[in-house]
Amino acid sequence: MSTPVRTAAPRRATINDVAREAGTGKTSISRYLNGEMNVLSPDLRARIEAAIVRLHYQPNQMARGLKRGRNRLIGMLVADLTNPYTVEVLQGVEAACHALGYMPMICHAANEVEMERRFLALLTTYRVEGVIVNALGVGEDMLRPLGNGGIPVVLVDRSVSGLEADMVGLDNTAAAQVGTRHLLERGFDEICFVVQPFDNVSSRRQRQAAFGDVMRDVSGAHGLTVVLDLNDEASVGRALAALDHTVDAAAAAGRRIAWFAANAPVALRVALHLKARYGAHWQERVALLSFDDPDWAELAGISTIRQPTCDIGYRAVEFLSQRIDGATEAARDCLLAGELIVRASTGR
Amino acid sequence: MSTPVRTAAPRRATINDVAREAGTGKTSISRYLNGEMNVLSPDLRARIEAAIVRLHYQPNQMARGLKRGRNRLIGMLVADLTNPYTVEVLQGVEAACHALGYMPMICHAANEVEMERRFLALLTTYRVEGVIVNALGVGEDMLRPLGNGGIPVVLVDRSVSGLEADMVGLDNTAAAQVGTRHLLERGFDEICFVVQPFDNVSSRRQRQAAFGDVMRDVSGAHGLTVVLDLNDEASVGRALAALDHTVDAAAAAGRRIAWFAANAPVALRVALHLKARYGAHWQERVALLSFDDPDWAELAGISTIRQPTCDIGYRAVEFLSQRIDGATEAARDCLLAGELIVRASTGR
DNA sequence: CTGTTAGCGCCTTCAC
DNA sequence: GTGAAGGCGCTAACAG
Repeated sequence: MSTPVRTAAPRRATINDVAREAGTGKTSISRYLNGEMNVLSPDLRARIEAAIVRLHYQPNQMARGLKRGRNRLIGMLVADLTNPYTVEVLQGVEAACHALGYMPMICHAANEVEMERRFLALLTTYRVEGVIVNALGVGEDMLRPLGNGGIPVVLVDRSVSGLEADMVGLDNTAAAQVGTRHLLERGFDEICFVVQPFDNVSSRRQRQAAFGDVMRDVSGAHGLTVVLDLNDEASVGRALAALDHTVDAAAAAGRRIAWFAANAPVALRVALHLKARYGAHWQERVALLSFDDPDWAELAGISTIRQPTCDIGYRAVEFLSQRIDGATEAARDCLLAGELIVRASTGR
Repeated sequence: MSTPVRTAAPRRATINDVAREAGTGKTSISRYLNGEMNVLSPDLRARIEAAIVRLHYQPNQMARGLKRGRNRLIGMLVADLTNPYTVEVLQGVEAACHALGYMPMICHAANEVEMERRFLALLTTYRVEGVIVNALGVGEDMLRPLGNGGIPVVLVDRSVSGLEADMVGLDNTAAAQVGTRHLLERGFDEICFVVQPFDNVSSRRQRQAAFGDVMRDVSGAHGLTVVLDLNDEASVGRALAALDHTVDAAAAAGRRIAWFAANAPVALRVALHLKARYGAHWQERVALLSFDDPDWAELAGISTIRQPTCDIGYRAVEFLSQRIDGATEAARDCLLAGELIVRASTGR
């Protein structure tokens, strides 16, 4: 038993239809929709209710938004949905939106700066009430127009130089310290920090800096930072060659080396390389630790630093909501603590 | 050097402002916005251009949509963004939307049927022009209102009984046959098909049926289907116990058994269990093959059946677009071919 | 080529 | 308590 996709009358009922059906004016319908029940006689109220049901009426958010100047839409610009971190943050965002009555418009830029620009313009065009940004290439210049247009911005995971906006993310410095010290305690005095280009991404910068600081403070310890751009195969090749060299050198000295990946995509990339080069037992050559805690980390037995992703998303929406409601205090930074999860790769 | 998030005048320029600034009427502005350049004198056109830049004018999509009855918004309802399959389909959807000038509103129901219902209502409320659905619990009853309201629906990965709508997804039967035969060829005559509850999900049903059919046709082969509900730990426990039993029995007979996971989340769950039970070398006990091809499959060396996810998303939008443009032909099913990727788990 | 006039569906004074 | 009238920002006939 199947029925056609669309039937006769695609025209949806409007507030006028309901008013006529209920034998009243549209004002009362509007009042009903906005919950001003105390200003409606029980009788009228019942008639309206019935009319709405009979006509399958659903108010048009767009028209509503046009009139009152707010449409309950917020934009969520993310650089990479492929990164589990992003999806987890999203869950927090969605939960908070649900709780606060917002609808998130999720924009996935797929690591392309041009896309980010396009989406930001698009969001403005749809008059979202606020925007949460976890992007790659957006700078102060792209975000300022929003601010000037009265659209508040909350940054996730990374700040944007020159822009004073609320930010929520991991306490990168503390987390990188914990991770680095963990490796040192496990007896690794030679550690490679593997990170994507970090000049324009504050979180990567902070992680790298904290790693470097800890290593510098420990005598006999030797820290190396290797930059790897996942969007540039040539760069990846060079970085992996440099990394391979560290493995060989360590092996020659009869030691195992530790690599510290600045996020999950990097960890996956280097792990795949190690597996291709050394086979299934690559972990005997390299001890891998990674920021983020993707689901495959447990399967692969890789130690990680888990971020409070869900909280991050939730807090971002809360901040945004406050700004939308007119909060005018100075920009806030909300840094949440990470959690070191020790597995076989660096464990025992 | 940092500056405050919001400055004085949050009021955005409207078409009227631009008209005044350019010394003309709003009609001309509207024409300019809609690209009717051939109907504008070069002079007027230049003035408008200048005014728009000077005022940082950006047309309001909402108002525009309200007037012309279409807002270029399409809804994308997905059950689980945690599943890499979903994200990949999304990429196709986004690409197609970009190409066709639509903006997808992504709704993530996080495997909760109640959420799916809510989002569907919300999308209607925002008057999206069409909806792409890859959900769990939505049935004909939840989708029909959209159709009646003139909002076309395209299904992804699974059909909905009683609803005649375009559908695009994997050719499950062929893919399951290929996978099953691959295992048989590798010498496994005992295979467990592990799948989430499939009564209400057509794709799972088809995969299971094709598996069963192939196994039945081969004498000496023994196929078992184990149902595992990832949202119900008790169910998972029972399923894993049953699965463990197959491993033990096979081991007692000096054989290795094969498990065939109906999707990536299932594969991950059972792999984690195997690792916990048998240690890092669990693959010596069980040969795992899985639908979907998550990025960790390569790392873990697990054979998979990769779906043409990106195409699926792209086609879904194309179908939807045609319906939005008024196509009225009978509902179409678009079944795309999968690709078997042999790795160590079942390889050589 | 250009401007004037109605609304799209809804909310919001302001009277009754 | 209730309704009529005006307008949010924009488009789409009509006239000129």
